[in-house]
Amino acid sequence: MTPPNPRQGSDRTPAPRSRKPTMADVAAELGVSRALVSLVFRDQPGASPETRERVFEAAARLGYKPDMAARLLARGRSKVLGVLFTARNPHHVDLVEAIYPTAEELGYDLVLSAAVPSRDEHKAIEALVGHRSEALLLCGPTISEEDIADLGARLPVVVLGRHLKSTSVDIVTSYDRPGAREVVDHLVGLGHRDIAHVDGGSRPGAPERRRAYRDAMRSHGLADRIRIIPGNHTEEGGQDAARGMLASDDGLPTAVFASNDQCAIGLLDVFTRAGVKIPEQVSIVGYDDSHIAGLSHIDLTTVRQDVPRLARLAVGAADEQLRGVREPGAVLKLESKLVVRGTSGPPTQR
Amino acid sequence: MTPPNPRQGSDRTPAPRSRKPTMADVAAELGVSRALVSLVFRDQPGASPETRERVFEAAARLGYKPDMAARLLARGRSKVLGVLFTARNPHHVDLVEAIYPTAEELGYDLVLSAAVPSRDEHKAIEALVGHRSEALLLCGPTISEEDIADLGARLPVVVLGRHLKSTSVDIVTSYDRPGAREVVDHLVGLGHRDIAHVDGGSRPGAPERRRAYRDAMRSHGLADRIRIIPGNHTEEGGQDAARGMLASDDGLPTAVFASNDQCAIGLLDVFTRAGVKIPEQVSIVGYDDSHIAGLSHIDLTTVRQDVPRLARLAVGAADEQLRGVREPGAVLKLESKLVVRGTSGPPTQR
DNA sequence: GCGCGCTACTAGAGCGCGCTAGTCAAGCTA
DNA sequence: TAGCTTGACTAGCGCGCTCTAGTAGCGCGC
Repeated sequence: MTPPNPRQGSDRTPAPRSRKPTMADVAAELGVSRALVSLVFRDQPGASPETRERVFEAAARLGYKPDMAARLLARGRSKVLGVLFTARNPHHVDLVEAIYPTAEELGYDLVLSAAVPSRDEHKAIEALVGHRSEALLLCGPTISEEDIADLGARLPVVVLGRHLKSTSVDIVTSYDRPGAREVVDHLVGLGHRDIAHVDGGSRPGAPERRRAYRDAMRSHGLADRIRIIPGNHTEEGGQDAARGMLASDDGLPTAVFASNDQCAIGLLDVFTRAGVKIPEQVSIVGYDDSHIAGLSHIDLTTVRQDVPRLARLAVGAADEQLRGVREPGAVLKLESKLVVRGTSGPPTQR
Repeated sequence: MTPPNPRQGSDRTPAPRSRKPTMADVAAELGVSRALVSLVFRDQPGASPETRERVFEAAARLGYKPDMAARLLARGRSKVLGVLFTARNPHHVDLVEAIYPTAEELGYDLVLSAAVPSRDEHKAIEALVGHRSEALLLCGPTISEEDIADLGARLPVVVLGRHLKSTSVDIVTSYDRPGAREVVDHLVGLGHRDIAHVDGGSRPGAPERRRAYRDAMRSHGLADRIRIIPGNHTEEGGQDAARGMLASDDGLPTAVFASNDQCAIGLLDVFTRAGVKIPEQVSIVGYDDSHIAGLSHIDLTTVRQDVPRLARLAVGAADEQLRGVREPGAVLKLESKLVVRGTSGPPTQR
């Protein structure tokens, strides 16, 4: 079966099992033109049902699979959406999961590129563009606003979960204000007054949540209790913040609102290890309702974003930009809502 | 900085911002041939340092980025590895993270394809092949052994974390036996005798772990205490198994060894909610040491696999197959080792 | 003068496909 | 009969790149 492998100039061809059959092979097999095979595979009119049948049969027999790279190259539209996400971020993973079905519905193929510690977002984005993504969906990108705007000038871009002033890209996100507001209301309602916020620095969504926290505190007459602890959107960020609070002279707040779930989990981690009872001594609230927040062992009170709808809007926005039905710059926002679980409760007297 | 955006004939091509510059544009800009630009971008000898400089400068000015699709098409080797993983599986995410740097070192580009509920592995694999992956890395694939073998006949395939009889693919995995053995030894050492195993059915690695559990129990003279509860490799699987145990007439075991971390977390979840103290009433041990296992709030005793080395071996194996230095069918195994954390402890008297 | 070996560069044939602009026969109209 | 349409199929260019096989120009030795 496998052709002899003469160990040739070992760089040219990579271990040729059987050379991948091409459209021409299928056409030759049937004695028809390549174009006809192409028609059939693109499900275009212009071939009789019997011919279609024969083409598919021959293709299956030869093991022919259409070659995307060639297809992309040949056709103007690639119908490929590039998705950037952070592998570590469970909320991003949720988004990716939700993006697939919508993309498929609209006839788009997806190429994923993960930002991981060893590979920054710039590289990941280059890879997506290089693979001929027609449009990019960026899940909570952390690169500069300017870079995103430049990118938006080159091709349609949809940013998920981050606010930007740029009008060269579409933005799909949740209203952070009502969500954060609900968090503070909930905590105040439980009787908390010392409510701290571990923020996410300049990370996507973080500035808005921080502002919303401030506003909500003020409107509850708790302006003097505002306490913002610098953090970020990782477990480590939460851990560091928690250690900081434990070591601080100010003592622990009775409740902490974290800028995202991972950060909240970091807090949970350090507090639990330090023997701080959750929620008796400290209530903790996260943000995102990523799938691990719901795990009963974590059971995190958090703010749920409507992930399936976010995904649908994002893919739809990309599609609209690609079809040219409107200029980029749309801002789509969804409601988000508090999900009360086990990590928040009334404060105990001190 | 940004090149002028002529915003031309908005109908033909999808939303043509500025038509993507090509190599020819760069070449024309400098009055040289395309081939020369190609040389420079491929970092091949044959261009003077000054020319290189000028080429890069012009490319940057025009915003030129090499087009992968065309590059893949033109060159025999695509230097693209396709990676299949399950978005939900944190261990897979760890693997993906680890694969990136090694792949880059060997000059491979990566295309990711996620298996998600709405999109099975077959589709995900087709996508990878269609995007011209030269070789595939499959993280814990659940498709049939036969399908994998067929795939291996078409192109180099490396399977991670699953044992197969097929010799048409390479296999990179950890020894499950010593790991599982260590788990049982650890639990027996703590004084446990009623050690149950929630298995992963036929999922990757599960049969081996199940067998290893059985053997270890027997060798401790606990053959009559062997208790295998059907499960799978998801949180839901663990939750169902835990509910089953709680409802069972046999009562709870004093320790449960789960087939992977997610399953263990599912157990943890249901037990905690049911008021069962971990580890006082039931010790729980997982498998994989995925990054969430280490989160202090979960703090799961588990079996660590050497993810960076697994990744390195896998990419290396793919590379070897591609270079044709050996036939497929290699089986590479690494040691794994127990990581004791907070979910295991001595049993309490009943 | 010649050939020789270099370096720096170029021409042009593909890679596997999509797509436009056809051809060609068969069936209608009239 | 010509003139038109329609369905089934094909020729062949071009997508943006890589790569082989060159050429042009230079310094060198004899």
